[in-house]
Amino acid sequence: MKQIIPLKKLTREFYTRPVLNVAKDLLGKILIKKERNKILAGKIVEVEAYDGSIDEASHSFKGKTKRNEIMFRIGGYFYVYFTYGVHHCCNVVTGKEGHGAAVLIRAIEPLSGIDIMALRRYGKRKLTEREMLNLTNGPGKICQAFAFDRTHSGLDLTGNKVFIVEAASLKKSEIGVSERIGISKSKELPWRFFIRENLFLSR
DNA sequence: TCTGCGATATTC
DNA sequence: AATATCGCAGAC
Repeated sequence: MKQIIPLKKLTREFYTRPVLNVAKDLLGKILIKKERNKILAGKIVEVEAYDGSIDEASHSFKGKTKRNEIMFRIGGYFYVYFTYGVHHCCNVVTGKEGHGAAVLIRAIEPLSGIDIMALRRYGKRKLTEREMLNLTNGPGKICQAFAFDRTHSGLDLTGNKVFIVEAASLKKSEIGVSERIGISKSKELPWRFFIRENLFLSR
């Protein structure tokens, strides 16, 4: 593929900022996973921030455990957890070392490797329009399509296996804000961010 | 189009 | 006992 703008990987400095800034700035960026001979890529269109220092819904609120230890690392690590006995969810760790915060990636617009994602999600290559829109529009769906599981937890996003690259930045008017989805504690915090009008949002 | 429910690992 | 989810079944 010919590139006009070079793919610029997000740096440690990007990730070590406060979680709310990182969450908003991740919108529009491209998540990439390199596999044996395939590249999976998609535009991040919906995220949620979790900050253990003040946020009861965060895994890190009550301190370090075996599961959430990654969240307390310096920003720029990948945190993947298993939930409901069924699904994986993937997160981007943010902030300084010792601060337990991360951004949950909730929805992605598929760009590359769509045939692989289709196979993993539906067991076939040809999808209906509805299936196409449901390919990666939720945290569990992203992990199924990209085949993320706990073996990917702790990967360094400044490395070469899984990483995020720059893209044209969004206008403020393009970003929507709401309460987070599927939680019961700290519900009132408006920490969900999404690209308005995007077809691949989770709801 | 919507609502309710089951699956079931991990943590507290 | 609760959960940062999803897809299916059944009602309408």
